Amino acid sequence: MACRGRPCCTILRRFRAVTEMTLRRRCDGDNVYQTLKDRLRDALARHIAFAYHVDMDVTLERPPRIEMGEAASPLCFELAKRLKKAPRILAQEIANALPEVAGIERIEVAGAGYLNAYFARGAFWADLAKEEKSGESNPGSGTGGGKIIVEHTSINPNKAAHIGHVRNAVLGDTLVRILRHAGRRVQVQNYIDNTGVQVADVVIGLLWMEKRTPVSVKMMAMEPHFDYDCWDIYAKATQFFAADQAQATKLRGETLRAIEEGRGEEAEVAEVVADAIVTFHLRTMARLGIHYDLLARESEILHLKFWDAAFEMLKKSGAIVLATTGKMAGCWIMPAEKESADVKCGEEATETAADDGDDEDNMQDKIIVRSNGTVTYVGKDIAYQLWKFGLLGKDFKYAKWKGAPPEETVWATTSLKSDQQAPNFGAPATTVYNVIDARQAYLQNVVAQGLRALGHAKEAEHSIHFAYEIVALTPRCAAELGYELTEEEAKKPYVEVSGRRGHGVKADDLIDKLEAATMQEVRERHAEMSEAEQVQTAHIIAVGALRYFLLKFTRNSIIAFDFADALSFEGETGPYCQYAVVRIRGIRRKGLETVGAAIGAVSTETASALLGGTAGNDLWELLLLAGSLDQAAELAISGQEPAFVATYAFRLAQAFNLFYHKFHILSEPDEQKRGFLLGLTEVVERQLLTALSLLGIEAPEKM
RNA sequence: GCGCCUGUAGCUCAGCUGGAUAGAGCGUUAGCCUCCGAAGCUAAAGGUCGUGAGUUCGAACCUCACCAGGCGCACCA
Repeated sequence: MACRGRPCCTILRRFRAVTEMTLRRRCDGDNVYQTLKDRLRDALARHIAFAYHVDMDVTLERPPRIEMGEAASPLCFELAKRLKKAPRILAQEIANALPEVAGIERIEVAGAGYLNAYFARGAFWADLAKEEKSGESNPGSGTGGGKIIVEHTSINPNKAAHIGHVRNAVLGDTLVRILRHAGRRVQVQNYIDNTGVQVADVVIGLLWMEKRTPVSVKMMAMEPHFDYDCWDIYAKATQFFAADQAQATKLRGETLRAIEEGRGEEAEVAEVVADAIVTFHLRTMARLGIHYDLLARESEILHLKFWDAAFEMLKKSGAIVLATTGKMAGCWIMPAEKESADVKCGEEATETAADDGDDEDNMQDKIIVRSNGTVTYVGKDIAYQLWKFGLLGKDFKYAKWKGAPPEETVWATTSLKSDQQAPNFGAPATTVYNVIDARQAYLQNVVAQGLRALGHAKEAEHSIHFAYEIVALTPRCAAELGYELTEEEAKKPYVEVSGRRGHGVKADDLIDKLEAATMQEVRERHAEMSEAEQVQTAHIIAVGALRYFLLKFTRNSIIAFDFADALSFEGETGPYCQYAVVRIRGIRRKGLETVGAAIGAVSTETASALLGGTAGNDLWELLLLAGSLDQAAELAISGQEPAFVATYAFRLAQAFNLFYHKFHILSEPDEQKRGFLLGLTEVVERQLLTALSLLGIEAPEKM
């Protein structure tokens, strides 16, 4: 009896975990494909442990062609190595001896030893169609697992949002939608750096360069293009500073300090600017269907002594030290993490050697508190991260944000008195996603290092830098916008936007342009629509085009933005996916008129017959894909890649279009078959709409 | 100098964490609207997966070296 020792216990424990996971998944939605895969994996693992006493991770994949089944495992190759038997023989043994798995029709051996599983197509149909009738969908506010915080957008409140900010917000918002779909409890936060250098620069631009009074700034802030005005002022201010660095340092220092301490005209103007710009940002993002639960403001981190608390913790633990010599003298710094820290054993051997020669200028150390006593962004972010995980022992006060978009409640932190109705934002999170661009990886590491130094290694691990690459411009696009490029820049595949030079595509300009382009198309195609309908339709298509465009790239791909691409509505685009839905709706409208289109109940037998064999492959592939939505969503979460859902939506739309051209649904003479085709169309519509909703994209009735 | 990322079709990108014949969109070429909407569909052409070694039953994917590009290493964020 080999099955007695410790390994076996491990195996059993693992099964229990796997089974529980499978059960949990089974309850939470329309994941037919996922469920079958889990069952198969479970059955194979059990069988192998039982028959061969081997504990193995069972990998499952999609075979290259549908004739080879719906799920396949190459596990026999691995098993063959361990048992020193031929893989094909093992595969045959397993295929013969594996107990029946619900929903799986048969298992065959293929190639050099693959195990190919064939799903019971009729049953798959019945499962998917049944869910449709019950109308059960995933609850938006799941209870599964602990609280998750997604922080995204977090734009400096000193100028209008640009295309790069939109990528951040769209990625974050999509992540939130996918997590919620999967039943996770998610809170959305938008960090407002209202006491930072960028706001200070605009304040200096207004007060010092333009000689404005606080009253005139207040008037200005009420103008509809204040965010655009600030865009220009910021560009001018940075140019001015570049010309006179000494003055810049002095002015910035003074202004920053005044803002932090909340005194004088500087603080007054900073508040006016930041509050107004945040409201502009909220409005811009609302156009794209992006909303927030909480605006976490940096001013409160200071005023409510969050930083002071964190500062004490950091000092006490020795995570930060006061530099007394070198050019960082007078600063509190976090020393660079020693690489050898993760070498667990035998470290003493290396310890004796003198580190290096140039330790006097502590290059790798990160300044947390400047010599003038002000705190850097990293310091404030450490305090903020500690609060997110409930480790600070303090909480914000909360009030409704006055500048929230219409019919929307947005909460914000405040130093004044707290609104009793405010949700419990201070409840500790178990996982935090910080959607921040890839260039800030170093700073995010320093923040994580701070958490670890305070003994919160687990939280540091669950604080995920959801990094993404920048949105740049193609040289052609930059030229179109009238930017002067150096010869070197013109040769590159893309040109980075620059707030300093005032270069960039403003979010609202882009949305306006997209809406104008879609409006023109809608007018041409649908003269019968009312103006309001046309506007609404154009808006939905424009948002679909933009969000899809930003989501189809994986996170670490640099997007070289070009109006030609973003304004394209053909091929792999949002409108393509929306068009598939519109076609389905067209069929339904027409069907109601002509056939009476009673979808009625399609028996499993009928479905099975239509889906079976080579003749049914086309229909089956569409159905299978429609049933794989949650598989795509789970993959997007585990792989931290919202693009997977975008790809899924496109592939489903594509598969539907193929089906649409092959089968004439309404003119199908066989009533049973017509009912089935209509039913299949309904399933596809539901799944496609859900997939698009995860991307924050709606589908219009007509387009 | 140190650290991170990237190199796949003419262009822009996928490639399910090591599996079966490497995919899509755009562009090009040739077709499809008396037929549920052509923002659509069909077909063709297009690849030494940066280079070289290694790991193994099996590599675009893992390891190492090199080549090319990008980003980061501020008392900015």
